[in-house]
Amino acid sequence: MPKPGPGLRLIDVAQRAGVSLATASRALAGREGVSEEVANRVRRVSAELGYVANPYARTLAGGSSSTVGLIVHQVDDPYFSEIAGGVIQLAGEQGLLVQICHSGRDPEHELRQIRNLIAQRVGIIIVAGSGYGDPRMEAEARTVLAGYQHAGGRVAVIGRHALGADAVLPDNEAGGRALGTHLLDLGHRRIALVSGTPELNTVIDRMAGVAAALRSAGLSLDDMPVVHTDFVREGGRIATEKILAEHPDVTAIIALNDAMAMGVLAVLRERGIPVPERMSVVGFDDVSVAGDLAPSLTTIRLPMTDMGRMALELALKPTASRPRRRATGQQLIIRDSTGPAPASRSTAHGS
Amino acid sequence: MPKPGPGLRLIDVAQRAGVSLATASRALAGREGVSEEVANRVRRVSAELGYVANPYARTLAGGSSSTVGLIVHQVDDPYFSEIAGGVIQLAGEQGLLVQICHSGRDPEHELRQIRNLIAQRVGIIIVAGSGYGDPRMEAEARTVLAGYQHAGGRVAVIGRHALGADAVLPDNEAGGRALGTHLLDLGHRRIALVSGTPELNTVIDRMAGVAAALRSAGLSLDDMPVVHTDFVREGGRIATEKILAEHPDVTAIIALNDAMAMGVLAVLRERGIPVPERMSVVGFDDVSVAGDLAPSLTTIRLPMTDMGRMALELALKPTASRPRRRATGQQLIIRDSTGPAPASRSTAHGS
DNA sequence: AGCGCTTCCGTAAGCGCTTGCGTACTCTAT
DNA sequence: ATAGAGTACGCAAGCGCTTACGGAAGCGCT
Repeated sequence: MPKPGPGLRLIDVAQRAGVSLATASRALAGREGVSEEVANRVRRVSAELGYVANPYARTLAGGSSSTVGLIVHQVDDPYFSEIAGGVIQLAGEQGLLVQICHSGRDPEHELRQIRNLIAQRVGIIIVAGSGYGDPRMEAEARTVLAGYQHAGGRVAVIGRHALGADAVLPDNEAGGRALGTHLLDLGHRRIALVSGTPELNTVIDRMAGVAAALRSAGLSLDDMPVVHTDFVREGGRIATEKILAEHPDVTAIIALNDAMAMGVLAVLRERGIPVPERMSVVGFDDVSVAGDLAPSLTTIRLPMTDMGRMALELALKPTASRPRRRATGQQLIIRDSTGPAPASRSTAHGS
Repeated sequence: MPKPGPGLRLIDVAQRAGVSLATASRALAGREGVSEEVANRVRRVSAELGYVANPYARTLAGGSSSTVGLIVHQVDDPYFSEIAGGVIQLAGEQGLLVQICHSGRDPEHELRQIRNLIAQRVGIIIVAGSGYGDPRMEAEARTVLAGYQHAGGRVAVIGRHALGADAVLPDNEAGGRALGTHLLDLGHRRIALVSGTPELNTVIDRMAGVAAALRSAGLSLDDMPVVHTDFVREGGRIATEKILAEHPDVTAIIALNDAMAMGVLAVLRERGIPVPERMSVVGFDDVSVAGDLAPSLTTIRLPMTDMGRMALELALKPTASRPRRRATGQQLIIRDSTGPAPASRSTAHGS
């Protein structure tokens, strides 16, 4: 295994500074019991020599590990890559290392990754991505994480509650409501919902927001076509084909994330259905390409990068007596994929 | 710091299997000097107990570290996130952990990250992303990595040569040539190049390909407008505005990566310039959204995910006597952003 | 001067693992 | 049988660090 360039050890620093190993360790760790003078000398020598502690030795000996484990569904999903970007950014500033694992949207695999991270003795675990419906899995994850936290580990989650940890919560419901309201304001009355699997909390929350908006307009989600498929681009495609086939009267489609919206737009384009003239489409997340799609996508902006930073910030603070929650806010970004409902046979007449 | 749930140590496994610590270690490491029978027993017990070695202890004791350090310019750039996805995927299969750092396209910062990774004693370092023009930095990086490899570290790079390590090389030149040829075949003769900073090797190589294509048609890159800006979306915007202002006769734009192409398309859309009727646009990389843009983008497909996997594969093999190189291949993906050159005043008449 | 107290620092015991070396045993060749 | 070689395993020495613990000063107090 690689040794550091000069093979520099703490004891070298100690000797050079004329102190014992223990004193050097204390000085660099900033612990008390060392006079300012000596501490400064050690720090100076350490810096001169370019000493970097061996994290393996340090952690093994009981110092806490300075690496943070980040679990995402999939890094090459823009939603997660932006979150990861935020985490890595802040971690870099703090001199922490980030270990990334995929959960692949599989609760069992996610649990395995969490266990793995714990076994690897990372000091902080950040779990990004929606929770799952399966209560057994969630409970199990909760237990494992509780044990970890009890042993001194810090954890923060993004976009899921009920894990007994500090959480960054995107405002899914408000976003859903904003989306629904926007379409209603444009006169749409037959609105289809392209949804991910109802196993995901995120999906539930966003749907709830949409439902609330419909309710305030005297409508109900129960009367609208709702298609549950995979929470990814391909799911959006499949759902759209189904909607087109079974509900020709629909004038707007709400996709519960941008990835699905991209699938929706793709099918619409292939079929030559003009957006937004014949069909309005909205997404959710505002991934960075949303503005470059064909047509540019009306969606809910979530500050993904900040969410990553916030999560790590939370984890960096000492544990609170009870889990903290941080809402992220959201913002409706209106672009070209939405427009007034086309004049149609039944209810709507435009606003 | 967090202790593992059951605080399970190798010695527990050893006792349970009725062997010594040393034997257990050897059995699990698959080293010889242990009978098949005993080895199997140890492995079985270990699995039953759910034992996971403490990587800190393991590494400290001289076993090589099982974490791989991955340096990318920026994870929330689709090019890199897809590469990272590949690395993480394979790493997961191999039971390795991946640490990601940003270099932020800054050679100095990249060097710092490399040093950091080495100090952290990762066993493998993968550097993704183009090399830089600055020979001093490259030499320095080369030296540092050489020392690391000499000490037993493994390194693989993606998309850069001259770092004295195994390399995965996207076929930038062939891709550039394919792009150029494609546009020439469509009858374009006034072709602008939207390029990243010439500091990046990737930029140089892709340009060389384009130049070669032009040469075979009796043209020269020297006669074409070439704008060097940042190798990102915004750079594409800036370059396009400049080209539009200064070279109104251009009928096609080659952006040297998809991110820039997105910026190009954005400006064209804002100006109401129809693509491909009045202006053809091509990109490079084929990031996953390329097909969903407005219009869908003709580009060169690079197998980013595979490139990530390949890099890790190379690093996993024992060192070769001299650096290996693996070409990735490339493929021209023709979509809607390119079309025949519009009839114009001077040279071209369509094919 | 002698007592306790605090402050500063060194000694040494591990953290959990790998690995060189030595020992006990088995097998083949003489 | 018996040396020699080979195989299977245990012992114990670290890897570089943190952190009890204890000793040696220095302080104010009676």
